[in-house]
Amino acid sequence: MKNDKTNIASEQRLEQMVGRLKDNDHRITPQRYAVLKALSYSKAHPSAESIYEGLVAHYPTMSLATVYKTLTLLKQKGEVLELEFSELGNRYDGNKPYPHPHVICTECGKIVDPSMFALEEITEKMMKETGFKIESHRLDFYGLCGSCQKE
Amino acid sequence: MKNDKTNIASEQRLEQMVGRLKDNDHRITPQRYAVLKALSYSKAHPSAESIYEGLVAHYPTMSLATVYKTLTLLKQKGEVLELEFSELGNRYDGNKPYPHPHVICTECGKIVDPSMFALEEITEKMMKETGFKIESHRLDFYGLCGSCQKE
DNA sequence: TTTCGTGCAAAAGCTTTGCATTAGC
DNA sequence: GCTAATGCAAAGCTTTTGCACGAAA
Repeated sequence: MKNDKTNIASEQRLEQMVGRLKDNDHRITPQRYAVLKALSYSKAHPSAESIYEGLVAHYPTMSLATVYKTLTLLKQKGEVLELEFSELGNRYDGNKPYPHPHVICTECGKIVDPSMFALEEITEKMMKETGFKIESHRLDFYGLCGSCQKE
Repeated sequence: MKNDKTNIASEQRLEQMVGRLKDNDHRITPQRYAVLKALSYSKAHPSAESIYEGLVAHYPTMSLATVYKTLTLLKQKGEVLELEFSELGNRYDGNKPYPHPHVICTECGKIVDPSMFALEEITEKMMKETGFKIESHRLDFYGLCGSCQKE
């Protein structure tokens, strides 16, 4: 725990997620609460596996399937952002479950959230801010194409 | 084949890839040539599976493993861009093997290359240009973090 | 002729699913 | 008590790999 500001924000995010699940008549089990807590307190954009690894010591009954099922539920509710990677494995952000830029280390898989926002110039700023040596980027827009909108 | 301009560009891209592989002492087999041709002529950002499906009729000896091995080779040479998706499956762009924005249909998986480039304003332009109803985006920067640069 | 490439089949990861058991509410 | 959630194990997918055979240069 780095400081009070971090804890307060994480705690608030946790309670927000708990409240939203309760409002939708979902049960708050110890396992589910533990996953929510891991997601709201972590800034590392953890994988399902690493969430499981971090919890199984304290919650011996925890299973990887439960982590995945909780993540699926949170995705449906829009309470977690899934970053798809085939090589690195999918990563999850429960703090900011909305699209935002990421800076990703292609060697260790570290994922950092930069604080600002252009593109050619942005890359330069990203490097300064994060200390990364940026070599590539990915900019995707998701939505429905013309024909799919009609269906 | 839509028009001459398209064919000429695709043909040039094909010959470029062939030349670069030859220059690196890689053999041009019928199977490999077929994959290169599929990649250079396709604007659909095909999956490995769809490349295979499109070729197996004409090249009965073609295997999915060969498609994957060719894609791996091209990735190493920087001759194809891999778009990672866990849900949709990975997609490949052999025409523009460098980072560029994509507009992706979350329903049918169609991937389109928009012609221009900002972000809040860009989203609006993307929608007008492509006819997509854009609901989300993804902007990632890839590179080495501080500690990995030192190693 | 000498490697390199192919392709089958098996393996490897990650994620999902079926189902009996457990436990929120 | 009613249902939803858990968790084991099995299945599912995409991608990779081992290895013997075949073919490019």
